[in-house]
Amino acid sequence: MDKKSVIDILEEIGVMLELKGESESRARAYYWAARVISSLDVPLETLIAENKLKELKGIGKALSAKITELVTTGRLQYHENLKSSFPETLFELLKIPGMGPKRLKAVYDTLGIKSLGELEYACHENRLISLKGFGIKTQEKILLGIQQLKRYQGQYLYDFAQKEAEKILSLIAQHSKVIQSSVVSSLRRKVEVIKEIDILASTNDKMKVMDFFTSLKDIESVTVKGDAKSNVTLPLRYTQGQGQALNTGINVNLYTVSDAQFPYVLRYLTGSEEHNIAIRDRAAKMGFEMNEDGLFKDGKFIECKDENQIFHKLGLAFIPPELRENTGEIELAERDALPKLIEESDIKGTFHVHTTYSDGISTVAEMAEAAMKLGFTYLGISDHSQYAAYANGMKPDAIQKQHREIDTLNCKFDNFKIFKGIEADILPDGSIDYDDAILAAFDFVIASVHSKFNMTEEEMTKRNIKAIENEHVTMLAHPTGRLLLGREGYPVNVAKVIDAAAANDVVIELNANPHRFDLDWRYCKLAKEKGVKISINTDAHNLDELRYTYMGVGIARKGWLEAKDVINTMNLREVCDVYSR
DNA sequence: GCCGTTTTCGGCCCGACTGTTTTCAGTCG
Repeated sequence: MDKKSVIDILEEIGVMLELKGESESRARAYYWAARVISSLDVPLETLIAENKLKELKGIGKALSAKITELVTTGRLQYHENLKSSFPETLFELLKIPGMGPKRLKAVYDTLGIKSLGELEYACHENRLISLKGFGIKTQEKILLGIQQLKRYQGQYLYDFAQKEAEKILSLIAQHSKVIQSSVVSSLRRKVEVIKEIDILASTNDKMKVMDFFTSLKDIESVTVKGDAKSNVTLPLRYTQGQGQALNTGINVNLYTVSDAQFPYVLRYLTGSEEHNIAIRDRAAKMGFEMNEDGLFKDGKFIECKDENQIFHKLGLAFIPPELRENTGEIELAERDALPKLIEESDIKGTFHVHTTYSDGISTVAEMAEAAMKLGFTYLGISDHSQYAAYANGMKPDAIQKQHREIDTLNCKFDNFKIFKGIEADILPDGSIDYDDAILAAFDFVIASVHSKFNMTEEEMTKRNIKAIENEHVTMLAHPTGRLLLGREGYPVNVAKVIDAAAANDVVIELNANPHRFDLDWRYCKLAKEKGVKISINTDAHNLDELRYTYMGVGIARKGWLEAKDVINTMNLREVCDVYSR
């Protein structure tokens, strides 16, 4: 059993113990154990094999036995027994912001509420306010939270959808009857939130391919099976965003066409709808007829062997899928003036990485090694600052220790450098955590908001601008604080923030964590026009998350960014010139 | 359930914010 599932189960046991009215400390022991495990960087299997689980602080005899049972057998009898005494739907209520174990117990025990639907109804009937500790505002907040969850229903984070799609596409592509295949629609356009996975394949034997697709091992159910289109649902997996309480597994559509049709349908299914309408209008004005089956003039089929030729026939340069949103790409393609979008191979390094000095689970050295493996020539470490106590923010002595460690490591490297950075909190009044002397010791300073999200747009904009105007600040991180499918961003005037960044020569981060993708791609073009540089930052808290850099490149492309707009494309010497102190 | 002793039982937990209270409970990052 994987680590994430172990963590989920331990936390669920904690909640169930609280619901049962067991001692809070006992429940807390399970929460704590979950935290300890989440911060491990050795596999649980190793610890178990070496009988070292009990050495972890907070894991004693009982928890050690339970975790061992979980990891080795994939289940835990104690957990299953507990779980069978509660309605299955009860736990989805915990996904509501502001709803924790205590309030869950109150609505379950007193009102007998066991699902989101029942809770929503009870809110409408004003039944929550009768509960001790509940009032009008809490009830309103819960109702709002339920509505938000419903809005997020049926949506999936890009990272998750992309991984699922890749697995299926690789199987389809290997099938002997498949000639060409591709992911299409929003996933191909690299939209940040995905509703369905659509895959297109060309073949001379549609039914054979559909038989194969609908009988794949890892699918939950088959909804539709035809020779041109089939739809299956994948099993629900537990690796998704926090706002997905109501979700089932994601749907996958497979479309099959003849090989001659492939480029036309590839273009058509890639969309977007707005882009397709504009393209079709253009085709019509040029005397073409354009539909899913192909491109026609006077009823005659115009042969194109790929998408490039289709665009060419319409007097356009090839438009990369990411740009097909009808936001000016067609006009520029007509003048062959589309931007030369940034490529994954342009990336030389990344910034905004956490380590064990704050809330990361890997050491500075491990992170650097992982970055080198990706071919990076530099890495900007930026742990949390002291104000972020929840994230173990660094006190001044920790900073000194980290800097000494980085200096020692840097001496050992040839063509690689670790830059000393900090993710410093922007305090509610817009000032930056730490005094000037401490801030001056870093190569770069990332400023970000992690507290007091409930300001007005005007206050929050002012707060961010004041931070940008601080002479020590190099870049602004996750400008809206949004968590996709989890939390709306705080209100802030992004255009004004971009103006301030331009005026103060401050870089804006494109946070490449798929939960964030913040700066939103819709603002990247504006930042570029204003001359603001973008940094693709992973916000990695472990080794694996460094790969988010490449997802960030996808979003940067969607935001029209070129290599010269992104500071991660600078080589080591250039970064040294700009940032090293 | 874990830990650590003044060693077999009592305390355990960071701090801000919100909403409910009228001094604090619950949630969250």
